[in-house]
Amino acid sequence: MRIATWNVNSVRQRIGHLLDYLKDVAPDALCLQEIKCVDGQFPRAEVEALGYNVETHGQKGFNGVAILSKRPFEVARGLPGDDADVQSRYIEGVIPTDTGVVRLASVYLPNGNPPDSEKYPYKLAFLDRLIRHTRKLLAYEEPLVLAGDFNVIPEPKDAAHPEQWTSDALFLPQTREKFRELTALGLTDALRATRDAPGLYTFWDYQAGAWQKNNGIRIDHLLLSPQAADRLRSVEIDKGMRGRDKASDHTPIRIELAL
DNA sequence: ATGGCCCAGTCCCTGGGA
Repeated sequence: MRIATWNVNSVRQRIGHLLDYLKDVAPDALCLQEIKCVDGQFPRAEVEALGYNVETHGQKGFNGVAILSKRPFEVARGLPGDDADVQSRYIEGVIPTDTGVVRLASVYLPNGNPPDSEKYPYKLAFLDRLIRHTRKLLAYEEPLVLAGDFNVIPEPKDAAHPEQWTSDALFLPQTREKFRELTALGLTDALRATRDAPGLYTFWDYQAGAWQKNNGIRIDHLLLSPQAADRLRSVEIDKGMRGRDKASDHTPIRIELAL
């Protein structure tokens, strides 16, 4: 089973790239972040025409997440723990496989900058909620994949120039500590399970020629429960999408699971 | 050339992203 995640930075701007990706890579499931539209504005028909089921958790103008899957699936919208949270950053599906199910979440963690604003505590609180929810999901002891834009640079080798990120919400010690608290529940960072090399990135800023200089960071992750990690076969960063005209600033990353 | 972007929306500026 092939599972991918991609922060598309507006699905309406990126629909051509998205359809090409679905045709070329043919993931069984794709998590999207920053669709930047309400549910009714999602270009559903074009995606369904390629054989995908579409579940969205949209929001006007900002944020918004979705799961596309070849097989129909059950879905839940929103992360438990804060009924007052109006930001659409989490959607979870239970997708049938040949042997059982895989539980798949599309996650868009808050950026959190600037760190001296209310945005940073919101980011940390969101991580706390994700930790609490993940603890419950892990108790099911089933294949679980948390996929998305975590807005966390886990280690210095996950940035081309880590010194430029030391006071940034993506790389502050407290951010990295909470991310480790999440993975320490028993999740495997899929990419780091297969490779320990530096220079593996999923985001390059639009500004200052970051892409041309390969000034990137690794902030899009697939985190696996033990039952999923046992079935991990390979991980690929689909860098080609970032090199296209009118690209998202993120590129997709995907895994193969023997499920 | 030592700086360079892109998105949505009460829309020609602003807020947000990372």
